[in-house]
Amino acid sequence: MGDPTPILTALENAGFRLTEPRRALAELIVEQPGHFTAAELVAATRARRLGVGRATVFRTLEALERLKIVERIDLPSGEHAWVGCERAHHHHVVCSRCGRSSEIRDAGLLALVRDVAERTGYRVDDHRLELFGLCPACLASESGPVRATA
Amino acid sequence: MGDPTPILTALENAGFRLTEPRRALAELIVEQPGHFTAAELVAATRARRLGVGRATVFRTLEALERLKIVERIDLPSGEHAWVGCERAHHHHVVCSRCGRSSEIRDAGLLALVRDVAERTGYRVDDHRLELFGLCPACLASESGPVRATA
DNA sequence: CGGCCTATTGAGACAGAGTCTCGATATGTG
DNA sequence: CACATATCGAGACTCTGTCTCAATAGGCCG
Repeated sequence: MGDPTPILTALENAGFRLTEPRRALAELIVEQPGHFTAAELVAATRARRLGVGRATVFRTLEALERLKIVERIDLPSGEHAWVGCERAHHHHVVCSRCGRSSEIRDAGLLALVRDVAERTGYRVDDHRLELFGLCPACLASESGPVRATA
Repeated sequence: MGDPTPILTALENAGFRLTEPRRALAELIVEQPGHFTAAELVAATRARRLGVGRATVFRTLEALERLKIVERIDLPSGEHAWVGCERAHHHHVVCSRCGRSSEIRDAGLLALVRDVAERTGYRVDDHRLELFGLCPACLASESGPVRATA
């Protein structure tokens, strides 16, 4: 489905060693269609009998987050999840049903941030924007039975 | 500093009983200058020797969230925190230093959401926006020693 | 005012996330 | 090939949040 090579290259360039557990995790991550939790990754390594410890999964995710290969998002449920992503600053729309996510560019958000800064007097250093809803596919398969989510 | 009465009234109107623990928590909450974590609330009840159990704190926060008296936000650190808020839909700018927060109205966010929906084909049902930075006060007290945060 | 029904409580067990330590091991370099 | 060390796995540990259950207190009704 995906190619783990870019992840491994990025790790190597950043001075990390290319170890067996990291290769395994890179492959699992590119296979994820949407967002995934740390627990899911751990379960995946167990299912394939790769001997990857829980701590290693967390450590690797942390490294990948620092390299901006993966981004942590907060689901409405309160869970923490991760999505693979490109290296630019951006945000995600996450499908509440299938978990798939799409990146979105800063469509006007920058202006909004500036506006808020002006009106409140805050110096805004960081922001977090996440959108939730239904992706086109899930939307289509739902066409008949309409169900309001928000 | 704040008046807990509106909270209590809202609880009562929603059919909740006005119990001693709830009164105590309402007071503590209106005293919070900015966001606060569940753990901090628990610590506060202990500090004042109010006999409020941990479970009760969580249960009360949950009830208040449903009544939109309080809103849960996700700090960049990954912690969950809460802020008291008015009843309209809105977002917050949170000061990374003192924790104070200001509400912001949906300045252009709605348009942004619509734009994203159009471009990605998603039906966007829910969103979450949080801004982090320094409030005017902390900004002023920092004027000398400049420190980049992001 | 007193009693009753039941929502609510506190204590503590429990489940899960994430961190940390430590001795063992694998990696890339020289 | 050998070495210095980054990384590993196991498991202890901490912290958050949930749940159960017997005890209690709130508020309504007579």
